[in-house]
Amino acid sequence: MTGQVRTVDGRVAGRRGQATRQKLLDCLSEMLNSSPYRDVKVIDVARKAGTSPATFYQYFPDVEGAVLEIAEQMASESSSLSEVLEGRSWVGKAGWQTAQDFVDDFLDFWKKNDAILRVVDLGAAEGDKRFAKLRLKILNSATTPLTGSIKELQAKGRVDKDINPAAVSGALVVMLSGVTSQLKGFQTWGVKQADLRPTLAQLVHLGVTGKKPTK
Amino acid sequence: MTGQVRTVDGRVAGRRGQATRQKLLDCLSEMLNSSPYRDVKVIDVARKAGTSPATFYQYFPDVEGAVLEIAEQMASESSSLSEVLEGRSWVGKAGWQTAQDFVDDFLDFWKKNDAILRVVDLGAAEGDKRFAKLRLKILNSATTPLTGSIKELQAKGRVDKDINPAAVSGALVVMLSGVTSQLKGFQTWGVKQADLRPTLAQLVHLGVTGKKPTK
DNA sequence: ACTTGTCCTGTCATGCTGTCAGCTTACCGA
DNA sequence: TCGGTAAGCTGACAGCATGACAGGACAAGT
Repeated sequence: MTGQVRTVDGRVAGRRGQATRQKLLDCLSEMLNSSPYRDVKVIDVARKAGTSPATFYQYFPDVEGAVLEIAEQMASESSSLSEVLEGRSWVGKAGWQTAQDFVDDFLDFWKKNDAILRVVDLGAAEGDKRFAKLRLKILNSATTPLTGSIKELQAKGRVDKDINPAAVSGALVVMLSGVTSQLKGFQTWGVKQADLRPTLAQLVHLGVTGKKPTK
Repeated sequence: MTGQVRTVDGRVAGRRGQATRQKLLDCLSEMLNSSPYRDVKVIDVARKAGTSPATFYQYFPDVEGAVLEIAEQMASESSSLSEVLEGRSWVGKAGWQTAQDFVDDFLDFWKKNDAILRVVDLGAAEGDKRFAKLRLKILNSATTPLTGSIKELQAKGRVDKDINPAAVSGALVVMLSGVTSQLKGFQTWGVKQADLRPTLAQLVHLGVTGKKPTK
């Protein structure tokens, strides 16, 4: 299904080839964690992987191409985000717990993949469709079930009909992702980590149900 | 106060020098709007400004340094954001209007300075303190008065004591900025621009007051 | 015209990019 | 066991960006 892994010049990658390819991706991943995206050079990645730039170009067209690859691997892991909300209630104390769990899962995922997501965000914001698509895929794992929850509540008459479920859940998810990538900023505002999660859960609950949670 | 504008090698820039310096900044600004940050090269900026790379390096240490300069100019314009909330009410219909105006102003500002803010965000997220400080300065124009509003409401007993005003306003502002830089994503979710603003205003109102607005 | 200090650019050493030809290595069938 | 074939890697190279410097052009005052 996945099609065979191929080199830039069309060869089929074997076991050894896939290993070096993966090593390059891992090294790139590390570099993104430690240095600014703008300063990540092919030659550094290659050196770190104990190989030569020419080898890098055998597997990827450029740095961007390799980043896309990493991001794709990550995107397939993001589906776990959608499971948290399955069959969960948004009413009463259970609702408050749902909001908290959702926020926790999302924040953990985002923090873990911090560096790549930063680059994906940038690419998407700059109008690159491949990055935008990928970003969407990731965010969808969160927004789709959220939107579903809101629609359900609307159907039961618990939420006003005039609100747009997709817009609300999109905004909430963007909020969570934004907060994660700028955690340090919040520290400067004197906001402690411990205060942040409940605050976000509160906002999510408010956004979804339109009501303050019962704690 | 601002100190004289100086070249990298310490000379004082005269009238002509400041003009070319500004021209370089303008051209860089344009380039950021049209091409990915990673691909912006000194040589292109210089060419576009009708000068040579050497001239660029006379005024700025590197591309990043020049971006910081642009961002600083923008940051001083951001103070206008704090004026919208002065003396505004968060109660009843007036409150709904306040939320809408706030969202409108913020979105307009963010959209206007889209490209630079993207880079500032990236720099801050990557841990560069200069960018983080700048970003804070800009966001503070929005969060400070928002936080103030929430504190006032708390003092009047209209908002629960156990919420953290700084955390809430920070999260809301991050939400607004995130939504703006990813507008295209929302279109893909089938959310129209016209739906987005009221949705965001609603969320801001909910976050600040804990109650649904009376429209 | 001369001096002074600002302003700009030609030039150069250095380093990264991206491509190619060609060498080495692993696998497989006879 | 022995080629044959395709995968895998790299040295070499041309092209371009970087960043530093020295020196020439220019404007303004004397």
